[in-house]
Amino acid sequence: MKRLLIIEDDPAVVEGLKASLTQEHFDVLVEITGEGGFKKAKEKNIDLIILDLILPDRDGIDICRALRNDGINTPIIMLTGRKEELDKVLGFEIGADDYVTKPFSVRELIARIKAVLRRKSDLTKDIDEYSFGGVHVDFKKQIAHKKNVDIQLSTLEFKILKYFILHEGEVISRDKLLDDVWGYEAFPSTRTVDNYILSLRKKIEDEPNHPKHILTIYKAGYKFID
Amino acid sequence: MKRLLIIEDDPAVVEGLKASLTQEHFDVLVEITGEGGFKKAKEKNIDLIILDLILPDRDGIDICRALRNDGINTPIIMLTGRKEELDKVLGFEIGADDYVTKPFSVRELIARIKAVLRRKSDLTKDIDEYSFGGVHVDFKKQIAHKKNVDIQLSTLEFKILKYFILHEGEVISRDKLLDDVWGYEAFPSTRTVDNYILSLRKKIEDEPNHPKHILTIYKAGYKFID
DNA sequence: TTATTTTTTACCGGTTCTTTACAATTCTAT
DNA sequence: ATAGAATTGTAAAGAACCGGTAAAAAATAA
Repeated sequence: MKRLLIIEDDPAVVEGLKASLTQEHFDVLVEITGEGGFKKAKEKNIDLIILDLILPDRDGIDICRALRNDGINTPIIMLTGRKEELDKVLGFEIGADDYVTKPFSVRELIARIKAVLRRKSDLTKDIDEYSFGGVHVDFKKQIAHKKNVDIQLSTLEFKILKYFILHEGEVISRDKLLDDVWGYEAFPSTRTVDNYILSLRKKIEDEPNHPKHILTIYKAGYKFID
Repeated sequence: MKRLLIIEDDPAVVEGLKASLTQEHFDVLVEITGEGGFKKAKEKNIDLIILDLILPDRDGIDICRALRNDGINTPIIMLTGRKEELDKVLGFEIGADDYVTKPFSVRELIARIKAVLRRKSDLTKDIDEYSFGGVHVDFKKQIAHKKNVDIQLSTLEFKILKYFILHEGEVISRDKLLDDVWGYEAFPSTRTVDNYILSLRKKIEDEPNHPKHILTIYKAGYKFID
């Protein structure tokens, strides 16, 4: 399910949008201030931002630029008032992915959200299969082999392994892993992570107590190496 | 080899594209007028059309609409000028599969061509009949047999079974199944899916409580195995 | 209406996940 | 180098959650 962040101060607009988008199977977060929205956009794992141009404390152009400056490439759809406003914005080239002029039909907005997500996701790297050190993993089928012998992984283990592979070479802290794999609604302790590492090592490493792929980085987290 | 049709009047763009796409093992046809392109698209066996929005005689929106009207579902990637032009096009909902804004990198265009072709082929591939483990299903006639004995499936059950067969081996989440089989307008609970699985298993499995074909993937969904 | 299909609901059983406690290791400060 | 503190490895037990299932309710078709 895709998670949307709406940054908009008009309660009427927010309520309508939230209802419709939730119905469309989106997970909807709302912020009514620019500053709050900016923070959420940076902290949380958001798939797309719907950003009002005019906000009481900090305007959309500024937020959009600031996010891009901070390396946040989350797709942004900008809500603008009249046509003139839109023109003004376009002149600046601020890095939004699409623009919708108020008043807009929800149907149109949904179509654009889907279009933008599709465009982005095509270009975002994802993997269906991966091989390393005698291990082959098919994430689409949730099947794994080690030296051509089946190995059993739970769904969560597949997710964790995929996360490590997608971030090969990077040090991943336990908290980061909890945020990105478990999600922000779940709060297991960091020790839960250790147990999954233990389990994964047993299944994919030749010598689980001398791991070659899932390394411990003391006081930091873990690192996956091909 | 996939055959592409480029409808574009700018010779510079055409030459660059043709060279690059030919290198990528595409069979490339070119038309420099809208009318000519429209005819070729209808006559010839084309796998994908790259269509410029602005053409001297007849614009891309019109051609795209006309093709869809005539029942031509060949994938179309639309080339547009600046963002404003793209906005205008997106507002219309004309039936193109993707949009690329000039100036574009050839690399990006190739990525999108491949993405669109892949997407289409997923949806296009279809089956009329299928057999597995003593079960024979005729989707066209909506008839099914198990060991030569009639079994009764509802229309929805046929659809679900077909979806599983078309995605053999893949893990299908309940939400994905709801989206793809039920569609985005209906929102039954995910437990509804379980009940259909229950019902299908009773009809097609030898031991419904030890299924060999429709497997449960805990915390993920279901998987069909022949 | 009646019959059929679809969806919801509720309870049970089982698997996975999470915690916990203790052992082993690594780091730091003497 | 060594002791102590902090961090990580590990296995086992309980908790939480998920899926199986049937029956009732709702929607739809005949």
